[in-house]
Order: sequence, then structure tokens, then C-alpha cells
Amino acid sequence: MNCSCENCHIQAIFFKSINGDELDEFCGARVEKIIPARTTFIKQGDKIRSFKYLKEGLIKLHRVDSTGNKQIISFGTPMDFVSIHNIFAEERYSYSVTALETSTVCIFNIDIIKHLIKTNGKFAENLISTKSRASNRILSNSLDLISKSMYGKVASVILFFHEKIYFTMGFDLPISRKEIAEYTGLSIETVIRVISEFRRDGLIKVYGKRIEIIDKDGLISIYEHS
Amino acid sequence: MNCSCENCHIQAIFFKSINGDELDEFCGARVEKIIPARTTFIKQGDKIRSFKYLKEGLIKLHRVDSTGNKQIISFGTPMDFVSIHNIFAEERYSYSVTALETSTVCIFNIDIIKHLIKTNGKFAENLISTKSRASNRILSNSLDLISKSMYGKVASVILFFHEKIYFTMGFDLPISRKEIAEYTGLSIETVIRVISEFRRDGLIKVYGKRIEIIDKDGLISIYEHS
DNA sequence: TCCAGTTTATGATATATGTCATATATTTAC
DNA sequence: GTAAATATATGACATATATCATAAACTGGA
Repeated sequence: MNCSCENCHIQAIFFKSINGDELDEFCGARVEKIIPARTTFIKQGDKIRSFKYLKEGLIKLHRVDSTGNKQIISFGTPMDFVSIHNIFAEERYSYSVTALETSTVCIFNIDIIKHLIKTNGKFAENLISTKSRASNRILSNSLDLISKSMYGKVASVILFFHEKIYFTMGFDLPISRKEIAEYTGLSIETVIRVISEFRRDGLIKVYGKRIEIIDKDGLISIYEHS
Repeated sequence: MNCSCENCHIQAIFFKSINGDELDEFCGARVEKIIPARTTFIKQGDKIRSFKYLKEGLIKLHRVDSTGNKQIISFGTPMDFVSIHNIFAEERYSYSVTALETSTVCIFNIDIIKHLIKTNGKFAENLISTKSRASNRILSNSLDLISKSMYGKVASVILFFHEKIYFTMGFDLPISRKEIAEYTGLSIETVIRVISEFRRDGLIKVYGKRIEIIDKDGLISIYEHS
């Protein structure tokens, strides 16, 4: 199996720094795996044995914190998920990863990655900068939530899936109200109530998981003013 | 000026991967600067022109978010602050850095760092792993705050300065109540009220900035159960 | 030393958010 | 296809948190 995929982001990101021989070495050991929706393919605490790249799909990063509390860390698309957050820092994953939609993951030999970092400076630089951008984005989203009210938090989730994932006014939420609660730190009931209130105020239409944004500016205004 | 400091953490972290010649190149261009307490030496939006390491002291990372809200991102000691969060990801700092106590900062030529990454694989690996650990820790602290009540949030700040910075039961808080509010996302009054309540409940003694922990287990229990 | 600004503190009150109870709708397992 | 589990929804109520007002304590500079 090689790396001939047409629209591989990791190729665009990393491979411009890899020459022919290295590319063969890197891709020769690649395994592609289809992950069914709602399947956890990286478990918190597991030993890190490979380097994974999301080729296609949508995933969530989640964890159980030191006090036993379940929380969602972030949502990711191929543009922003490669399993590098922990690879060089810890021996084990400090988070789990679950597919929200059917996803395709490319699995690489971790030793080859480590070897590439040591022998290919351009690759190391690209990896550091990709990793930095990804973790900056996650941290920034997390910080955004801390200072917002329940309205701002729920609005930010709806706007996130609209602006970063689906790009259309109407879309099916890929997560439950409970998961929105785990991401925002709110209770489930509060999440449901806020969604209902947004509906009553004419900001969105709701049919179960289906959301249709009616007043995007209104949502943005709520997000911005808490 | 060279890198002969006795207890340099960056030396311990990075320099084990650098040989004599590289060390000279790296340290030859080093500038050491003393930052007075409460001075901002990195400003959000500034162009990144150098690589900075906190040799001595205590700093806070802070930012103004997209909606104009001021918040504190994290606190750092020499053990965990090197200005690598943004260096390879962005052209400009996405956060400011202010000294909370008189601090010493070592300033390196950023091009030499970038050159080292490209030519010294061991250095690149150490840098990636140091950076990963630092950003994992910051993210983890930020996520911890999201799901906690005002009691848990304030307890976590007090326990942080006790367990990670001063190690003694009594210490002077290096930040104001307002800064605790900016870190936790609470209002100033709520922070003050919670501290007063902790005092009334015999968990701590308070004399202005001075905190003395009386019932550490009680604080931990509050932190854990929200 | 005094003034002005900031910080800490507390009360009164309004609002935001969580908890518990209950009901319906939806999904899953067999 | 049915039972059980889970997800969504809403009301009533309790608790958590913010806001506004005020005052005392502290800080830095003229």
C-alpha cells in the first residue's frame, strides 16, 4: 500500500518535506482502517504504538479527568487530527478518540516517524508546526468556553458545526445533547433548555438531531456577548 | 556570554542533545534579561523574533479572546516555560506573558533554534516532547476548570500555588483576586466571597495576599467533588 | 502626607444553572 | 416486533453565580 491518495492532507502537510526514498519507507508500512461511526479507536491509557492520521470522517477527543469526570476535549476533521498530541510527550494516551461518523484512519509505524524527525529537519519542523497549530486551536476553544454563559457555550457548539464542519445552514448534529453537556461543562437539562429557548426565540429550528440556523447573526451576537 | 549557569533547566532538557560546537553557536547569541515584577515582556500580536526561556521567576500567560474578554491562560515557572507554543505555528504571539515576580529570561536567536531543529534530530525530538508536555499540562488545567463549580475553581488555584509553586502551607498569592477571576472565569466578587467562605469554614487563613492552608484535605475534597 | 486609584470585602438582590421528577420519543438488543 | 435502555423535553424548585451598591484597606505618586 502506498500514499497515492488524491486528497491526503497529511501528504500536503508532511510529504513536501519527504523525498522519494523516505516516502516509500513511510508509506510502505501504512495501514488504512475504516472506523464505524461511534467506535472508540484510541483509548485513554493505552500504550502509544502507532502514529494515526484521520484521512476521512469526524472524531471527538474525550477523557476522564483526575476526579472521574467525563469530558469532551475537542472535535476534529482530517484537517486537524493527527495523533501527535501525546506521541513524544507520554508513553500512553491521555485521551480517547471516538469516530462520530464513519471514518478512515491511516496508521503508520511510529518508529519510522521518530526516525524521520531525527533525520529530516524539514519534516521535524513541519510536524512541530502542525502540532502547534492543532493544540493552539484546541486550547483556544477550551479557553473560550470558560468565560461564557450557557447561551454562549451552546451557541458556540452550533456555530462550530456550521462554520467548521458542515458549512450549511441545515445539518444533523453528530453528537447528542449529553455530549454537548460533556463538552461545555453544563448539565444535560440546561443544554436541552437552551436549545429549546433558541428555537422559541427563532434563532434555529430543531427536529431531533437536525438543526437549521435561521438567525446566524443572532447566534453570533449571543456567542460574542457571552 | 555562555551557558554555564549551574541550574539551567533548558540545559538539562535540550542541551543533552547538543554537542560542543552547537552549544557554542546556541549560547554565543544568548542574552539574559531581568524582568521586574508585573512587567509584560511578550505582547499578544507581537511578531515572534526570538526564542525565550524563563531562567528564574514566575510568569502568567494571558490573552484577550476574540470577543474582547481578558483571560489568564496559565502560570509558569522555569520548569515549564519556554516560548515555544507559537514559534513554529504562527508568525505572531497569540498570548501575552507577564512576570508575576522579578524574573530572569534568556533570549536566544530564533534562527539558530530553527537551524538546530533541521540539523539535530535529537534536539528536535526533545523540543517536540518538551512542547507537548507543556501544552498538554496547560490544556489539562483549562479542561479541569470547565466542569468545576466556583468552589472547585478557587480551591484549584490555591492548591496549584501550594503544590506546584511554593510547596509550603503559607505563602503570598502572587496574583490579585481579579486575576483569579480572569483565570477561572468567575466574577471578582464571587472569587472574594469563596475565599472568605473558605476562611470562615476553617480551610484557610487569609491576610490580604497571604494564604495559609489549614485543612489541605478539605480543599482537595472540594476540588475533587466539584 | 495626602489624594486618587485600585483592591478587598460584604450585603442585597436578580439571574443563571443544577437537580429531581416525570413524560414522550427514539434507539438498541434480543 | 417487543421490551429495555437511552435520548429528548419540560416543570418545579433549590442552589450557584453575577450584578450593583457601598465601604474600608491598601498602594503609588505628587
